[in-house]
Amino acid sequence: MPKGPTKRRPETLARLLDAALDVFAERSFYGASIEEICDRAGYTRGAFYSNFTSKEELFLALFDRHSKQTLDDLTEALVRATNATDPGKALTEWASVRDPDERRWYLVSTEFSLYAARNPETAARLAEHEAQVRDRIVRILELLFEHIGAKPPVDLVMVARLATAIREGGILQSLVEPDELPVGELERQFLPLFVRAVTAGIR
Amino acid sequence: MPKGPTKRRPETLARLLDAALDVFAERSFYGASIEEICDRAGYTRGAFYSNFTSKEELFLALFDRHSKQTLDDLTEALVRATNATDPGKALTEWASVRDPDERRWYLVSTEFSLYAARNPETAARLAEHEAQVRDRIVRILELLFEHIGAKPPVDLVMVARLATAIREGGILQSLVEPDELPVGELERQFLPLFVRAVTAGIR
DNA sequence: TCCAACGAATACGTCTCCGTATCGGATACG
DNA sequence: CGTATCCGATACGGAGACGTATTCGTTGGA
Repeated sequence: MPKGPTKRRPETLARLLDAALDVFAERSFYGASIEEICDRAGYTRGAFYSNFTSKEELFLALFDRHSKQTLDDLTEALVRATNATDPGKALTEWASVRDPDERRWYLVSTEFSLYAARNPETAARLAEHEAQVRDRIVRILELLFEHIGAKPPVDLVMVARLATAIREGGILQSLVEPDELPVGELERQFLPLFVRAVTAGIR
Repeated sequence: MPKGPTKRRPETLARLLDAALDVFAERSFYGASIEEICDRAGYTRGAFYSNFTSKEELFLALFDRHSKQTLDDLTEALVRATNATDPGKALTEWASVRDPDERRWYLVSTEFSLYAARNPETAARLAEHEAQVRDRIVRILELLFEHIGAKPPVDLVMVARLATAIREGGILQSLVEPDELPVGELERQFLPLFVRAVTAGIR
């Protein structure tokens, strides 16, 4: 008695998640209705309730899917950094090079942070993910210092926090002023500069 | 025929705005009901509809009120910086010193950015405010360089953008992990370091 | 003191969305 | 080929929020 999804289920699930990303990006989480998500996916609410129990659950599932993707990307960047002459570059590239239509995701993920800020349980989940992300970044930074043969003058975890703060803050500005500040521009300009700052007075 | 508020109106308005900040922070913009805001303020919806035409308008009014406050704060920081020996300090302090229970506002303002990202009209309004904020910051930075007698090696407007990005990104992290990362901690640690980085190779 | 204008309360109809309970069709399997 | 299970569709009842139309009380001026 295989309890797992048989055939249609995974497809339905994926299409619901895709539609959810769309609608959440357009209308925000609370503004989105389950009905519109189902419509957009080509189903009725029946499909939704046989796959999820609530909008919250769908939201979490969406986060999980994307967070796996992000970690894979970053792990690959780590591998590349290991073999590269300039590990800092791998970090900068990861931060700045992105699919333009990821804008949808930026909207949703920022809102997910707000959602987490109001839900301790979700916050823990998000915090764990971000810790994993930071871990990759820290390892890249370690490679960087190893490469120039010096001891880090500051806590690398905080540096990683700073890197993601710059990234998230930059994204927020990009969302509001897409013309003045393209996504990734801030990182492109300042992450290298910052890496230099952190390594300054060492070499 | 004085059309302006006579007596009760300003009081009512202020209490509605206060309550709105509360409820928006708790339930998010779309999650908040007009009714709950009115209840919390001690009124019925009648009061609301005689002061606003929609929830959106209330949201904008809330933003305007706080944005005046922010600009005043920052202008004062600018004045202090003008007379101080270390202008960078004024900037860092402005960024890090905040009322702890401003957490409510951080939640709402971040959501306001998301709202603006979806509404070009609102985005323009927000962009203008942020431009004014940046203007103050740029002037502080100019003082900084004047003080050490050097020409800025990078575009100061971008540096100001970076400063607010660090601030906003840091706040976002603080909201999710209030224990690991108190509000303002990131700025406290890194803004000085960054100021040093920007001025490095000059003096 | 009276009255006009204003501001908040009340009452009503509507609409959207939600969740459940039930049904029908497809699919996997013997 | 038949059947049991799974999955999505349909149908229903209900709750909550919205916006308006109207009423009531208060305030400030004549």
